[in-house]
Amino acid sequence: MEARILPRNLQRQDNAPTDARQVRSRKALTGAMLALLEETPFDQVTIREITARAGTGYATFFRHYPDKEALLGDVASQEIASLLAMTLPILCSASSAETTRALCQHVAEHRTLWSALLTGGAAGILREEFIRQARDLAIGMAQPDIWLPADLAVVYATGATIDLLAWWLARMEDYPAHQIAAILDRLIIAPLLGGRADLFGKTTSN
Amino acid sequence: MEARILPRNLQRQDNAPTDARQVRSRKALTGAMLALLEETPFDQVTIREITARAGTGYATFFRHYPDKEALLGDVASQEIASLLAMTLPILCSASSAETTRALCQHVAEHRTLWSALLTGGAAGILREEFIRQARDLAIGMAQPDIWLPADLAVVYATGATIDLLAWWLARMEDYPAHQIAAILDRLIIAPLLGGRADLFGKTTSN
Amino acid sequence: MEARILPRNLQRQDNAPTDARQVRSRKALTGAMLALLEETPFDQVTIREITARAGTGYATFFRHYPDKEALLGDVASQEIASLLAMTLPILCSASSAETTRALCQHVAEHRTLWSALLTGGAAGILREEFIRQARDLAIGMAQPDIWLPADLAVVYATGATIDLLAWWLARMEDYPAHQIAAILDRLIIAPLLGGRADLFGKTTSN
Amino acid sequence: MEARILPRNLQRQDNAPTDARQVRSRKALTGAMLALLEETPFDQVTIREITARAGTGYATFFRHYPDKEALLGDVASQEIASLLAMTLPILCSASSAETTRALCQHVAEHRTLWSALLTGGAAGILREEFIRQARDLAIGMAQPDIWLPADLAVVYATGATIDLLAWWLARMEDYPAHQIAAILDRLIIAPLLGGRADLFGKTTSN
DNA sequence: CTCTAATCGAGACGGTACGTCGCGTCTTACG
DNA sequence: CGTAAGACGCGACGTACCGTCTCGATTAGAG
Repeated sequence: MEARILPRNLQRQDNAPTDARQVRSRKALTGAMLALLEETPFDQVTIREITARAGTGYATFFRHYPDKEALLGDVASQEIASLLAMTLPILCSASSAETTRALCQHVAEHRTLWSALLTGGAAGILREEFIRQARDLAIGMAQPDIWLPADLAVVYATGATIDLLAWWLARMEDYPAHQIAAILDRLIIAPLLGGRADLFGKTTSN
Repeated sequence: MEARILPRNLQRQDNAPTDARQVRSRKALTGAMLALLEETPFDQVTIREITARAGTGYATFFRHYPDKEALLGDVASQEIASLLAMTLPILCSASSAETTRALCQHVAEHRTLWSALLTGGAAGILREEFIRQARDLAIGMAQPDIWLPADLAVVYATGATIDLLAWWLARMEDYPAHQIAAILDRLIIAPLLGGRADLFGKTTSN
Repeated sequence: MEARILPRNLQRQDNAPTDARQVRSRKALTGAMLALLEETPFDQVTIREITARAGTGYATFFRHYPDKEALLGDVASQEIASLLAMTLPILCSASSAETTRALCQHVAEHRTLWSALLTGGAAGILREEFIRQARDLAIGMAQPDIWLPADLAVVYATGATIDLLAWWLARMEDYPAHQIAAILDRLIIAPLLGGRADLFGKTTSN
Repeated sequence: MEARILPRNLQRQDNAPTDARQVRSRKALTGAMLALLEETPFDQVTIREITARAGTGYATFFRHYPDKEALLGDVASQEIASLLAMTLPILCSASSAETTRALCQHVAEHRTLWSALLTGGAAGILREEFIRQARDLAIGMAQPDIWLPADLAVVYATGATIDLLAWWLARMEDYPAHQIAAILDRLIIAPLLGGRADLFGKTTSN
C-alpha cells in the first residue's frame, strides 16, 4: 500500500501522529507487550495474546508492525531512549561517576521493567536496539581520542553494561546501586577512556 | 544456588556409551547441527532439516534431545570445552598475552564455526553454556584476590569476550588476531585483575 | 439411552451457513472423502490425503471435523438421507415390493459409491449412521403392531439390508436388481411385518 | 481366486506345537488380548499394551502374528469354534428351537467376553472370521434345498445373528435368553428354511 | 546330561500420521 | 466504508505407534 522508502525505524517514528486511532492502537499494543513481558518470556508471548490484552483486533497488529520483534523493537526504543540520555554522556563527561550512579538508580527504580527486557528472549533484540541508538548518538558526538575502534567501543560498552545490569537485576537485594555504578565505572568506562589510567590507579571515580 | 559441580552435561555424556547406535545417532545429529548452522541462523533451523541432514529418523531426535536448544547446548559444550581450556587460564596466568593470542588464533582458524555459533539465535544459548563451563572451571581454581564478586567476574569476562569475538568475526579482514588479543587483554582482562582489590571493601560478601 | 431426537447432525448443519468459506471448505472435504473412498479403504485414507485432494489446508480439516470418522459420518448422513427416503417406507407401505425394487435400483445406479461406503473400514460407521437415521425416522412414524421390540426391528432391518446389499455389491453381475429386491422383501421385510405370513405363503410380493 | 479350502487358520494351528516356549507365548498373547478387549475398544489396543500385559517382549509379538488383526483373528477362531458348534446345526436340525436356546444361553454365560468381541472395532474382523468358519462348515454339510444362494444364506444368517446378539448384549437385563432365542428362530432361521424353494425359479444358478 | 540352536527380553531405530499451535493473509459481516 | 472477528493456507512441533533390527541371556530338546 504505502510507499515505504525508509527501512522501518523511521516508519515507526514519523507515522504516529497522523491518525488518532493509530496512536491509541499503538499505545495499547506497546502497553500490552510491556505487561506481558513481565509475566512471560518474550518468545512465548503470542501475537494473539498481545492483541487480546491490548483489546484490539488480531489483524490490527499487522497494520502497525510486521513482526512480534518489530513491536518489541518499538517498545525497546522508547524505553532505551530515556535511559540512553544518561548512559551515553558517560563516555564524555568528566565526572562519569555521577552519571553511572544516575543510570543504576533509574534501572533500580524500574526493576521489573528492565528485568523483563534484559532477560528472556527479548535480550537479543534489546541489545541490538541499544547498540543502534548508542551508535547513532556516538556519531553525533565529538569523538575523543580513543585507543580502539570507535564502533567496537560502542558495542563493548553497551554489551558489557547490559550484561552487568542483567547480572545485577537477578541479585539486586545483595548489591546497592552505588556499588554497581562504581563497578561499571571502573570495569567498563575507565578502560575505554583512560589509556593506561587504570594501571596507575587514576581511576575516574572519587 | 546449589553447588552441583558438573551440572548436567556429564549426564548427557555418560549415558551414551551403552549402545553403539546411540553414539552414532548423536554424532550424526551434532554434526548435522554444526553443518546447518553455517548455512542458516539457528532459529530458522528445523528439526526436520537436522534429522534429514543427519540421515536419521525424525522421531530419533527426540529420543536424544528434548529440544533443538538441547542439541545446540550439547554441540556448544563440546566446542566450548576445547576453547575454554585456553581462555580461562587467562585470568590466572602471569603472561596472559600469550594466552589471549592463542585464543584469537584458535577462533580465527575456525572462523566459520565460531561465526555460526556466536551470531544468529544461537548466541544466547552459547553464552549460557559458556558461562556455565567457565563457572565450573572457576570453582575449581584457586580464587585470586579479585576486587569484584567472583560470579560477576566470570559473567563479565565471558560475555565481554564473546561480544568482542563476535564483533571481530564480522570484520576479520580489518584486524589481525594479535591486535584483537591485545584489545582483549587491555580492555577485559586487565581491569579484572589489576587495581586496588579493596577499593570497595570486601565487595564479594553480601 | 437419552432421547435426543436430532442427535448431532443438525448441529453440524445449522452452523455452516454463517460463512461462505466454511460451506466451500466442507463441500471440498466431503467431496474429497467420497472420491478417495472409491480408491482406498477407509482406514487407509489419510487426513493429509483428504486435505490435499480437497485443495484445502491440513489444519482446516480440524476446524470442521474432530476426526476422520466425523467427516465420514457427515458424508454418510448426506448419502443415507437420500437413500433412506426410499427404504424406510418399506416397513409401512402396503406395496413394499415397489419400494424395495426402487431401493435396489438406486444402489445399482450408484454402485461404486455404495461399494465404497459399505465395504472397507467405513462399514461400521456407516452402519451406525444408518441406524441412527432409521431410528429417528421410525420415531416419527406411527408404529404398526410389531411382534418384536421396535428398536430391534430398526437395528435388524437396517443391518440385514446393509449385509444383503454389501453381498450383492460384490457380485452384482450375477444377480439383477429385482431379484435382490425380492430376496430383501421375503427375507427381511416379511418376517418383520407379517406375523406368520411367511409360513403360509402370503408374502408381500407378487 | 484360488480354492484354498481352509484359508489360513490351519496354518496357524499346525506350527504351534513345535516348541514349548512358543505355546506359552501365544497363550499369553491371546489371553492378554482377551483381557484388554474387556477394557478397551479394539482399535485403541496397542501392541505394546498387549505385550506388556502378556509379560512378553515387544518383538515377540511379531514372531507370532504379523498384525494386531491377526491376533484378534486367532482369538476369534478359538472363541467362535466352540460357539459355532451350536449355531450351525440350527439350519439343519429339525428342532432348531433347542439349538438357538443353547446358543443364547452360551452367550449369556460369557457375556463380557462376547460383548467385547461384538462391540468396538473388533466386530468387523469377528464377523469375517465368523462367516469364514460358517462357510467352511456349510460346505461340508449336505445342502438342503434353500431358495436363495447358499453363500448369501451363510452371510445373512451369520450377520443377522451377530447383530441380534450384539443388540441383546447391550440390553441383556431386559430380555431373557429364551425370548431372544425365539426371536432368532422366527426372524432369521425360519425365513431361511421355510417357504417355496422355487419361488424365483432356480435362484442359486447364475 | 550336555551342547547347540532356536526363542526370548529389551529397546533403539526409520518411518509415518496424528492433532496442536502460531503466523501472516484475506475475506466476511457489522456498525 | 472501515474495523473487528476470525477462517484459511502453511508448516513446524512433539507424540504415538508401527514393524524391523540388533543385541545378549536363557532355555528347550536333540544327541
